[in-house]
Amino acid sequence: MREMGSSQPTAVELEILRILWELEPCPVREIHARLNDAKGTNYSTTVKMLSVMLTKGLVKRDENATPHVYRAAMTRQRAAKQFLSELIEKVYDGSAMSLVLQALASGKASKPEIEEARRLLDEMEDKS
Amino acid sequence: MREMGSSQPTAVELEILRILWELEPCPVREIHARLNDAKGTNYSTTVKMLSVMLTKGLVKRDENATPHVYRAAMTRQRAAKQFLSELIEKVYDGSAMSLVLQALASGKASKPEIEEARRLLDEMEDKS
DNA sequence: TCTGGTTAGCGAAGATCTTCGCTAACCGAT
DNA sequence: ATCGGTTAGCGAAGATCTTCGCTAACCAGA
Repeated sequence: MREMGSSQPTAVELEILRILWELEPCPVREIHARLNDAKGTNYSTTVKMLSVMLTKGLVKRDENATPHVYRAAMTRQRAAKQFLSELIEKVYDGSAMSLVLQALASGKASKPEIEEARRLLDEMEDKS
Repeated sequence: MREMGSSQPTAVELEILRILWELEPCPVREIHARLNDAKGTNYSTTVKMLSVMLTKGLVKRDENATPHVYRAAMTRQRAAKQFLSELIEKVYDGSAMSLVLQALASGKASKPEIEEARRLLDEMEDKS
């Protein structure tokens, strides 16, 4: 059994969400074009996945438009936050910072991004 | 079909890995005690999961010891890095820094951790 | 109106993940 | 040696996820 209203997107679902974050609002045809390019998905499969995701509340659709257009039900930021929380909880036992350190240590970040991070660190230090 | 040697741990598998990261080397009995506390898992299930994970290469075991003892095949850091890479790739389209910023913005980090992060930022800036 | 292409949906099959019943091997104590 | 508890493993059932065949509704152009 599955709890209501809190399902994490599965692999394919996430793939579709990514497409939506880029293209929404977006008809099935375009979503399918992408999926098909990526891995030869049948059109029926795309439609089905969207219907499943609609049931789960992962996407919304406007049925007034023809053809129907879909949108992600949550923003990329929100989804990322959920993933991150899960990652922190599940792997780092709740220590957000050890994750950050690892990400920083992984080494790819541009100068302006580093500046931005530094500014954030300052803010955090003030608050604590 | 599934590729060899690159399988991400599933939910239960991750739960077991976490136990191992804390307790390894560790016999089934202890792993099971934890799982059972957490969600009433049958002993057979624990054994089976370990055997599956052994097949997948997610854990190693020492059969000389009696009872056999298990270890995680990868460190917590390594696993975290994989998850992180996947997260960055799948949700942030490859921008590591936007994830870092979000983690920082989430707000919980101790003073020494912040110092550590600042030092890392300095290093990165030197390199780039 | 008929026809062909597009759009939408159902239900079932195929994968993968998770659980456990049942059996067997093992080992220390009687 | 035998018994009873612990340890190990197989195979199949139950969940969930993913795919697609088939059918129907819709709509624009002949």
